[in-house]
Amino acid sequence: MSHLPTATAARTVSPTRPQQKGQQTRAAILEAALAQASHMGLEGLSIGALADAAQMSKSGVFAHFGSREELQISVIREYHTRFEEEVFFPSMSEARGLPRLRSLFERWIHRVSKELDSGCIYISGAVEFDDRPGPVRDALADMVRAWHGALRRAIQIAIDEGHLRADTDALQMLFEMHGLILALHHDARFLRDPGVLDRVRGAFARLLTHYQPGAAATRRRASPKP
Amino acid sequence: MSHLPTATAARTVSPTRPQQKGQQTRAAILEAALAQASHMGLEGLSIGALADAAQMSKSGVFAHFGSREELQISVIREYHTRFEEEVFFPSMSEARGLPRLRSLFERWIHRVSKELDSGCIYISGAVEFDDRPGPVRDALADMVRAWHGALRRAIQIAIDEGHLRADTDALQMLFEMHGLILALHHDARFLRDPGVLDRVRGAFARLLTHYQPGAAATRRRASPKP
DNA sequence: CGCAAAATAGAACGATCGTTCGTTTCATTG
DNA sequence: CAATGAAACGAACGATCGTTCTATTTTGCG
Repeated sequence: MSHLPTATAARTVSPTRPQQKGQQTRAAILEAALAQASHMGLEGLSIGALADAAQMSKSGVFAHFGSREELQISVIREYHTRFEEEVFFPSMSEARGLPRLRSLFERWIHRVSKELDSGCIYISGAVEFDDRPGPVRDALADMVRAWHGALRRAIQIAIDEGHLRADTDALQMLFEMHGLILALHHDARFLRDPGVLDRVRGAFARLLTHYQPGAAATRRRASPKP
Repeated sequence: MSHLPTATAARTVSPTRPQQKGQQTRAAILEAALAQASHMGLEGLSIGALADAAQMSKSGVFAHFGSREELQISVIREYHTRFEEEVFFPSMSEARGLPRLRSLFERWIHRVSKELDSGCIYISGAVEFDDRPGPVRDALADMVRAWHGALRRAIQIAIDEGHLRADTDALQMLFEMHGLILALHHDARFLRDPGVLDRVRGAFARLLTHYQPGAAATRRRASPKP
């Protein structure tokens, strides 16, 4: 059972039974598909190219998924699982509140920027499918919303613990954190800017400073007397 | 002559001479191509689909560009021109410093978010070509860098005018502004979040507050005595 | 081992892709 | 009007795409 709401349900195979042959070649294909999708995007996934990478026939690869769309969705789910394992779960063992939030962000940074050779499917997929309705877009949006929901909850906990100002708008803070990650992804992968890691960490520190208790709230013009 | 460094050089046709037939159908094709690229991405540009949209033959369309790559680059240049006209030039008539910077950001917002039906090619292109070397990526990167350069200069002017703190790191501030735009694009176009305009404006206001003169600088731990 | 089921291969399909080529239509100018 | 060059067409190319179908091989189990 996963902690992110939309995480994949338990597989149909019993976990105790030794992995059947089909499942393990499916896993190998998925591994190659993940690499290919990271480089060329989900729309760049090609069954023919996958067959070459896995040293199989096209139809052999195809049979494991039934359609290209299902393959794309499987890749998204696989990415989601790994994202959970690398970013979400490890951070959950950190202390509630700010330590956990810091850990989530730092691991998020690592996921997005280490992938100078792979690329974040959440980000590239969002751009590819932003006006392409269908099951793939839906699956992707579910995963992204689940992740954002988890982040929002972590922020809320930090508020409740008194690590962030009580009047902090969690969705607003999430929006700004997300922006930093997107800018990191852009500058690191597209512009190949080497100084971007310092910049994103500096910006996050600034963000935390602003939302920390005791910091002055953003002044509102013509604020109504409470 | 354009104000953004990498803007297209003067066209080969004399501007006074009435537009030749070829040029004007080329413009019509480019119009359709811009729409198509905004929806499907630069990689989604298809000469066949373009021919249908322009009610021409494939080869007729093709002849105007010589290759698909040249078509993509032409689309990028056209988008750059329009971006200049809608965002950059109008803001240049605003007063130097903060007013101009505010105008740039607000028009940028408008460009990115009004396009609920079109989409920003700078952003989608950056994701599509972030590890696809070649002339298309180079052209795109040039345009993006030119725009970022213009923004950085606008920030620097605001610093020089005393509208922003003297110790403001222009590149850092640019990074954070860019992040806000990317988050706006993501949440508006992919997640279809209706509240995102308020959020991006609020975040920008917070950003300006932080960098305004008189605001406390971000505390540095173990700051060396000056 | 033997048998049934699962897994993979191989060939073929219709469609679409970018591109080439020869021809034809059109616009412009002498 | 006639001639010249540009512009658009239409057919065909080889390649690749996702998909379907039928064999063949491999696996797992009694």
